[in-house]
Amino acid sequence: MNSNTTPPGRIRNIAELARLAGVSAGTVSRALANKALVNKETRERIQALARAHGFRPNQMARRLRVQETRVIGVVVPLGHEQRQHLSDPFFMTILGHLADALTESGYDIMLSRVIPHEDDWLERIVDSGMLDGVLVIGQSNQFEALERVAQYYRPMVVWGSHTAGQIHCTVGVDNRQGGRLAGECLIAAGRKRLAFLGEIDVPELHERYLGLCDAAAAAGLPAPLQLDIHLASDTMAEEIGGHMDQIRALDGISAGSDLIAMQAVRALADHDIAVPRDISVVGFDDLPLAEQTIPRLTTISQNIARGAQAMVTTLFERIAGNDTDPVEMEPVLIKRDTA
Amino acid sequence: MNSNTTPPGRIRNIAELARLAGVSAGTVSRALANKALVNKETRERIQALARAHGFRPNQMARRLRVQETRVIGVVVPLGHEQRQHLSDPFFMTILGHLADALTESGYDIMLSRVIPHEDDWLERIVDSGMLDGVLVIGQSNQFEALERVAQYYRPMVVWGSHTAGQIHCTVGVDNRQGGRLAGECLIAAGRKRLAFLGEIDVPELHERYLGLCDAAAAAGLPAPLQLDIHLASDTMAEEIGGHMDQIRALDGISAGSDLIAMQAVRALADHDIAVPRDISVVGFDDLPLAEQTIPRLTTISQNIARGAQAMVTTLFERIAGNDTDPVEMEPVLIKRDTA
DNA sequence: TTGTTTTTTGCAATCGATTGCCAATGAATA
DNA sequence: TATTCATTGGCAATCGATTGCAAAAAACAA
Repeated sequence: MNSNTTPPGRIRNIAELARLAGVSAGTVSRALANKALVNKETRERIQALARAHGFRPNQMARRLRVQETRVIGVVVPLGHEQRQHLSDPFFMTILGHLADALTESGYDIMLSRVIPHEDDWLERIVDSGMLDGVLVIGQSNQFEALERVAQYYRPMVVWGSHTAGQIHCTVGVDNRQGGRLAGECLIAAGRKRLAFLGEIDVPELHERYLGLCDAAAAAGLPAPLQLDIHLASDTMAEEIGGHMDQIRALDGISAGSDLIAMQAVRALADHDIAVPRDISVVGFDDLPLAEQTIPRLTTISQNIARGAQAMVTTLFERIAGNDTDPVEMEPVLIKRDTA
Repeated sequence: MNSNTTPPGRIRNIAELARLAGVSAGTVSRALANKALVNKETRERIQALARAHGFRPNQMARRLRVQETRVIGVVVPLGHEQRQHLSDPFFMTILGHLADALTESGYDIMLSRVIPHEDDWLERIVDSGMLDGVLVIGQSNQFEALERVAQYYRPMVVWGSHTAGQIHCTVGVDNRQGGRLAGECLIAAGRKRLAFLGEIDVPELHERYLGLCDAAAAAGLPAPLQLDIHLASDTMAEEIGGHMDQIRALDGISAGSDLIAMQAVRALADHDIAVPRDISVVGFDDLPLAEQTIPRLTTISQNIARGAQAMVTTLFERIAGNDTDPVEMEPVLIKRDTA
């Protein structure tokens, strides 16, 4: 009959529930938060009523009020390679570990895959007011943006490499050292005609290439060849095929990533070049799938699980207002069957 | 001198910017939204001011007000297998495609990996007021919860199978038909001693096993063996090793997933059993990595990319208030090298 | 100059929950 | 009976942006 008594449908907010319970909204709020400030009986009565009506307070309103969201942004900037999708195994692997770690700490995850058209893409994310902190997976070619934002926004941790004087806090692996390990492994296997597969305008890959050069130089070998292979997995196979003439002349390949290495091994197999008999191949990343290939991939381990854990721990430190040092993990050679 | 003129730091909200611009908050809001209602000059002046101070309106407040979040929840329920982490390749692959599709439509993604301790876990998510819609990846053993919520919450789409009379809307593949295809492929290769690798208390896998049985029966073969292999990837290898005696007696394996198939091929290789010479293996899922293994995996394609696209399209329909039919895609045999 | 129309802006309510502060209630003590 | 103190719960401000409505300002016509 009259408009607002015992509404037929669901309870929409705390005020309606308050009316139903015959108390004020404030009391309901405190009751649902289980505060001792409200009488035990009233409290339980209100909680039962909420349960009965399937009422759950609106998180958006709560978060606006308490200025804490319990949401961490996980951002994948795809500046260098617009065709590289989120389905890329490396992103997915690290994201999986981040998700596990954050969920266990009671945080939700807001996932953004960003192609930086506007140069304030990162400001937009950190200033959205929706996030307690931000994890960036990979520096891409967005070093500038990261530095700019890091000057005023503290709760941010980036997967990538650290250079002297850099403001934004990173967790990552010593890529140059990793490249060196890969080179040394190939050289120890008696390989002399080396090449690096991967585009070197991505900072991480560039470092890996330089490490390979270090190893070659130390062994008195000429500078290794470098062949551009883009990280977009759908075209990778063709690109490798296109380089096959040059690849035939090699006996050792250091790949920019496990994915490139796997594709290379496949392409070589298609051309009846056996790995590691004719050519040795070393990957990079040590994705879970690296040990499931046949032959199993020799690779440089980034220890992604530990890296993800370190990112989360570091981020929480920064959210708490503490300063943190960048984390640089030592890469490890995982010797399997391809080199 | 006086408290609030030209604050030294950043602009925190629309009111401060309004004071700075000498207009009211409402005008600033309209100006930033580029509404024609406010004079072009004032509008541009305010926009410039906002840019200069790096001001961006708080999304939490905006979303609370307009009652639209532009966030879709992607939920992974792990009821049947608590050890199965998000880093599982199947989840990651479908998540990647969902992320691509949703991002392109301007939606953010809230990722939740849920171990359903409380039985109102799904209500908590959909009633949080933070989401415009929810995508659930896999029914796990949570059929009840999905049905219960689907009765009142419409913008939800689930990856999984549809049975008659079911309320919640699903997108998925005909798992039984897929199992049948796998069986027929093995039988066509002359295999007669078949087995299914995977635990059959997960509904999807159970269907696949039944399909395999269908194929065996149709060919006059005895019912295939079924061996439990859990989906947690870290123990999978051992489990397969433990079954090795039984596996030796086989000549055809239908695996519950590509991951199981890959591990099986690896384990067989370690025991000098060649695939497909001695045993044929068929996977399920057609993950991207299935074609990168050596030998490349013969498998049943779920066409995850198309499935993800269908989930998103269906969800948008439901958000718009329209009714939708469940989508059941035909599985396709992808014949590669292992069978 | 006055009246009418159009443009531009401000005011204040709203979204939904939280919380500091105060008032009412009742019990205990003097 | 008067006073003190502890409980308990309500009031209203707050978080920050949006938007309907009305008022002010400007433009135009008579």
